Amino acid sequence: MSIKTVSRVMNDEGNVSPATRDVVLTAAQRLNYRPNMAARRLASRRSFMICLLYDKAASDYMVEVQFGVLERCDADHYSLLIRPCGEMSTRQIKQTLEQIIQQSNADGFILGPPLADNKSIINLLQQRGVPFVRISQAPKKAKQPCVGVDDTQAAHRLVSRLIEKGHRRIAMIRGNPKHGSATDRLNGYRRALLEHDIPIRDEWIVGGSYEFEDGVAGAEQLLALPKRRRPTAIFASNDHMALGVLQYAGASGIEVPEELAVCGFDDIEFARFVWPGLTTVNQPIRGVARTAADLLIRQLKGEYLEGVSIRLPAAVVERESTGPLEP
Amino acid sequence: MSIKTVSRVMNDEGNVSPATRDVVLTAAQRLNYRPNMAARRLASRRSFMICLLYDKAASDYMVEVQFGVLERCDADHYSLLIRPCGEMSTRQIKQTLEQIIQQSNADGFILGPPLADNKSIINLLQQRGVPFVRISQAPKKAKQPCVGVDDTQAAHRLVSRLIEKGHRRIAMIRGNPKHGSATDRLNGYRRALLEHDIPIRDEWIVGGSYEFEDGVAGAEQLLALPKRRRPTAIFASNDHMALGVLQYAGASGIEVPEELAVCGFDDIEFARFVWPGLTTVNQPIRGVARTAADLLIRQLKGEYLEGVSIRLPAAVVERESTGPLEP
DNA sequence: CCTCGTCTTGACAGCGTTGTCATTTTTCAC
DNA sequence: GTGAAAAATGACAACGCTGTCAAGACGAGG
Repeated sequence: MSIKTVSRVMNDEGNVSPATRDVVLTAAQRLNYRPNMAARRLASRRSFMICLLYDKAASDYMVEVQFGVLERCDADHYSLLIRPCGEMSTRQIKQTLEQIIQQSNADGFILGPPLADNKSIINLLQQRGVPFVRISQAPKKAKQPCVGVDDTQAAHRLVSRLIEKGHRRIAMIRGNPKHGSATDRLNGYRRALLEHDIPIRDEWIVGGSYEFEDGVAGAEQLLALPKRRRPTAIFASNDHMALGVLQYAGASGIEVPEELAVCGFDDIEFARFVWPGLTTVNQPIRGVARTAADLLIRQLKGEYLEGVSIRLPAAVVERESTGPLEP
Repeated sequence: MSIKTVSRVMNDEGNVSPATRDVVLTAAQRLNYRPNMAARRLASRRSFMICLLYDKAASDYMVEVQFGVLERCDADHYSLLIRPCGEMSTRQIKQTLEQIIQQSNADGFILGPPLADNKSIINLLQQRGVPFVRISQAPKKAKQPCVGVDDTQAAHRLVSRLIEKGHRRIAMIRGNPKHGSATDRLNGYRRALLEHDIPIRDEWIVGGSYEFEDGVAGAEQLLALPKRRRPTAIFASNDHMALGVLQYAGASGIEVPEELAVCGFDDIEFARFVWPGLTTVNQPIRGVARTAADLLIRQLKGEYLEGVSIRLPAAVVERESTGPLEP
């Protein structure tokens, strides 16, 4: 029994007779043998490591992404390297990337939002010939595989729901323009209003960057409008901002949902922990992440996936912040 | 210039003349040379990887831990492997551990709560001779290095503060008994009451396991007490449960803080996002994690750290849920 | 029974470092 | 200067696997 034959069995390489295969497998079992990763990496010039690169994005979100990616990695015995780049400039990130490619020798990358839309980083990886998959709402920004959620559709549904409930003065707090999702959600809002012949008013669209404080500020600005132009519903581009709106409302004695309906996006854990519970959009984050990992691993196995773009549907979750649950 | 000399320079091994060192360093710079990790791992029989093992603990908490550990890892070019064990039995965890030790060959482990208090896991690592550091409030459970926060002291301060504000009927919702922290926080509560000669009443101590829903249930139970025995303040063992209390209060029209003061523990992100803002205890999680990584890396470098136990202080953060901020 | 093609197995040379130990160079006291 | 100790450098064999290519086994067809 040569070493090479064992190697073939361990790697499912084929061209091994079933009998030999069995012998090797049982022997491996008995001896509790596990191939040494370091040697394997050195010899095969692959690292069996995937690097998850992300910003300082909301922690709940990233934990879910980590879970999803890990699930898929485990199935193929890949290890996961995490690399948050919260406080780095694009320049620094590129440097870090170079290091990871050369040193740790990651076989592939998964880019979380908003890095997934960063041209400069995409180019670097492309030049180096390292496979990667993007988690983003903006598949068009590059021809590499991309996985995301259909934010536009989800926002459209959410706002339509508000309209169904009788709201006509619906305001929106926009997300961080660096994230593709911010634009998508705005588009969904616009489309819903257009479809129902409700004019889109600039004063009902305020800026924000996905932070809690933006929600507070946005609510303050919107609710300061003269009574007849004051919105009866606010759609915040994410839950953090929606919670900001709720806090402002609570602090200024505005009743939610009686005087003001509020909804967010993301369905973070705390959306159901506040009172009133926050109506929002639940994204299948773990599924997105698992899919991203799947695409990457398939690429690493040689599949050709250029231009592949998968979008998973998101679901509106209605809670108390938009009124009684049975309309 | 022999390969070995370069190796010595790259590893700061000493016994290299400053001149040679400079030559090597500049050449490395010019050629953009980076040592190949796989080869290094194979030859040195070390992996330069640290594995962070944790439960499904609150995501904010773990993200902070990850950040802290990574900060320290980066400084010494260690890679971080993450391994959430949320849905695994102890048996499965042990199996996974074996695999990580043998296969990925992690040099050391950091155990997050509550795994850090799991005798069975500790024993396994000890037997295998793998260095590890525990992040836990219960240093006594093993002689391996341990880093944590002084929960008892923090809870004591928090409850004392309630007493100073005039509360006498202070209830507590306990945490998950699997976590050492639950006991510590209870002890802090007890001590504070004892010191102020306030009797400890069993009906004011209700069970819980750190979940939001436990807070809701606990509040319901406590607030159902006859008026004269009903608590005027509730100390929930963590913020999730405290938010549950807030929700129950909100839903049943009980004014916080006027009728009921509420406080939690952990200072999660949303503690300041709810209205009224939640009074709680801020733990230096990132610092704890950094320290844990530091102890581990020092151990890997050969330092002897048996029995070392470090506890960082936590700070009470007062917000609106316990009354006006200026007493 | 031989030949050819296919399937299976094995020999051997890397992969790019580190550890060990031998060798060379430098330092310093006398 | 000289000799001995200390410091600096280098040669070479691992480390445990994979890739390549050659050799052996086996079947089918003539």
